[in-house]
Amino acid sequence: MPQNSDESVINLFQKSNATLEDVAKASGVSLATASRCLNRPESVRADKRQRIQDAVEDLNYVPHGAARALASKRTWMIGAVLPSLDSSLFGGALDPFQKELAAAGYSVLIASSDYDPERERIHIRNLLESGVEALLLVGADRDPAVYRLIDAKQVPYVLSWVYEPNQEHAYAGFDNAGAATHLANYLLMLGHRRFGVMSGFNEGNDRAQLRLKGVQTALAAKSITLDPDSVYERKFSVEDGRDVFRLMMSMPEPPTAIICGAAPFAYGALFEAAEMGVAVPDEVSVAGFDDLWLAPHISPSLTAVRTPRREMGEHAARYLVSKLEGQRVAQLRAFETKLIVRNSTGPAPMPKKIDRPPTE
Amino acid sequence: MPQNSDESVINLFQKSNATLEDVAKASGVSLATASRCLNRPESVRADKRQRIQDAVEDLNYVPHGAARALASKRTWMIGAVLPSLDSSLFGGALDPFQKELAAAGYSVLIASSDYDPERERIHIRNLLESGVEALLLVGADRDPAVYRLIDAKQVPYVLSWVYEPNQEHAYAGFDNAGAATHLANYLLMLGHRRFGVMSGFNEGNDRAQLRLKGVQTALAAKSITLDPDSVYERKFSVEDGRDVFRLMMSMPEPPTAIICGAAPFAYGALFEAAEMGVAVPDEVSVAGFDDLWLAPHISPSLTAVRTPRREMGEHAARYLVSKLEGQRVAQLRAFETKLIVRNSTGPAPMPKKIDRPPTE
DNA sequence: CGTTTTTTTGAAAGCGCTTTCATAATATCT
DNA sequence: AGATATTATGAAAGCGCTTTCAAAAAAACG
Repeated sequence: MPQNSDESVINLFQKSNATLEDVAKASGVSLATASRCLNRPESVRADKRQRIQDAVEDLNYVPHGAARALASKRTWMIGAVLPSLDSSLFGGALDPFQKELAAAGYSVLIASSDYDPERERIHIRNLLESGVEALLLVGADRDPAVYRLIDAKQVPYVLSWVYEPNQEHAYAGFDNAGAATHLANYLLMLGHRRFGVMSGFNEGNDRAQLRLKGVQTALAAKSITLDPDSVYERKFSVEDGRDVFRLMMSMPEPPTAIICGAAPFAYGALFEAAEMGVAVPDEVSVAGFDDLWLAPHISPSLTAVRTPRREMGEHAARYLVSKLEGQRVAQLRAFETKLIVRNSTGPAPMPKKIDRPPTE
Repeated sequence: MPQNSDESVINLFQKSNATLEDVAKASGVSLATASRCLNRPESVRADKRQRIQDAVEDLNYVPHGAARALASKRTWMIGAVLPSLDSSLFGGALDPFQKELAAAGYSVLIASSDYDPERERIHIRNLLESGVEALLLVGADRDPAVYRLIDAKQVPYVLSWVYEPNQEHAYAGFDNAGAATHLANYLLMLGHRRFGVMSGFNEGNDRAQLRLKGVQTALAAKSITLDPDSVYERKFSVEDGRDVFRLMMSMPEPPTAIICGAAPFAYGALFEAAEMGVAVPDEVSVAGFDDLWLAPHISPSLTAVRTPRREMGEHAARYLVSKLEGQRVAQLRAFETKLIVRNSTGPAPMPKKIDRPPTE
């Protein structure tokens, strides 16, 4: 390895491999004092402080994170593993999460699990090895061994996107089932009795499970059972939303209301309806989850449950920070969802008597 | 700190503060051998390897990243600072970037700059302190001091979203100006002569600058100058797209074609057009950048330049990995953009003779 | 079998920083 | 001014790992 030891080389282009020891030497203090100067400047006398800071500048010194972490037992890193990075769905929580943490001096290590529990496990493990001091996860449903691993490392974590009133975990989420029930009740109130549900794949996705369950709860209260044939599990995509909408509408007795467990389904349904010439909401109502930016602009505008992405990200960050700083942490509550009623939902259509014998 | 030193405690709930030395002791080998066993298992004899691996399991051993990094001079971390994490725009590149890197054993530290150069600088510096081995950035236009800092640390980096044929930086991007020129030429070919442009804020955003320049180039070739009044700089949002569309259409001589420097503008324009009853493309054509998922579904479907987000993310990752592994790295080329023509653009409308004296 | 070559191993020296603990310097008080 | 209380400093001991280097063990050889 070629080593340029020409002392007169101009600073600007100097490799900055200076260590704190170099800084100490250059400013004529001990290593300990130099270290102190970086961490608690007020604890070192003004004249030396100046000399040290000058040396830092001169030598282009950049602290060595790993060394610092090893000695201080603080990495100032927090991990987040999300199902996907690609949509604005989780990004909407990640962005404030990161900002809040950055403000407190933490960096965030991310990974996307692609909705795959095994991949998530591996990422969590890697993050733990990297020394993250805390974790943000999505959902609660995972192999107990994963929680054991995290607990063994004594790493605080918060589960987003879900909420359960038990104290086993820290949640920064919302009540998926409740929100779904609320949405279904709204549709029931409009007179709907035949429902279709588009759900995400349930495996390893408790949010999807809970939403489905929430719908069933509401319907059960009216003694309506949800025919398994009218529940479709698909991966989240607009195309799947379109396909399923078409399938549903070609059933002998199509639903009068379609509940979409995620935004892409709802948009897909709306696009397909437009293309098929199905009137929304006159012939069929469509409602969804995740009130993304498009919802108010699309035509008809989409009735949807607003999920508190920003709140989850922010509060998760604050919770973890105060936990790490050893402050008393407020127990996290469920964040509120809100049903935003727009134009894609309306009263159930009158049964078409024309198609069938009037007596029946 | 209460310390449970009961040796008979069940493993499952044991804190895993075991160090490699503990593992070594438990399996009756030296620290060195234990270390080797983790890093190059084949270099240690099978029987000992088994004993060591068992001890790792038993003790719930998790390597200490910082210590490893300090000793080996490898952090296996790569940093990315993006203008925003919240949209699927940068997420669309980040996701494949992260996946590609994870496959090669790297973790990614992210930060969002919020389009603020100063904040970006700070994040870059923090990432460098954290010991990232490489960096992904967006755009090329930044204070030379930032590049000096990165170079001083000898950290390879790649600039995404832009491309310049010079060799000063590594690019994983595309030709913004060229794509804009292409788009403008297409509209010129359709007979358009009066243009409106919606641009992102140019400050610190070379992508926006280049796109604007690209449009101007195309128009200049036809001796059309772009009236400064018909260029609007806004932050990226659907609402701004709506506002600007309204402004443009209320000009005495509204443009017949509107070029949107980013997706939200175009959608905003389309929504507003629908609301105002302005026919697209009959009265005005609208074309945009960033062919996001919505483009084909919206009505009218959006003519847009597809930006190679996935390619950028993937190739940036591959480039950095091979650079770090010391392999010969292929010089990155510009990735292709593609103009996807849909229904939001059409021939320039005939001048309305009715409104004005026919002689003029 | 004794030798030479090859493969495995362990002792020990760091990696670059923080932090304790004792000492030196300075400030505060009779 | 001398005694005492504060504050600023430096020496040195790690933090948990990797990696060299030399020695030990095993394999291959004549």
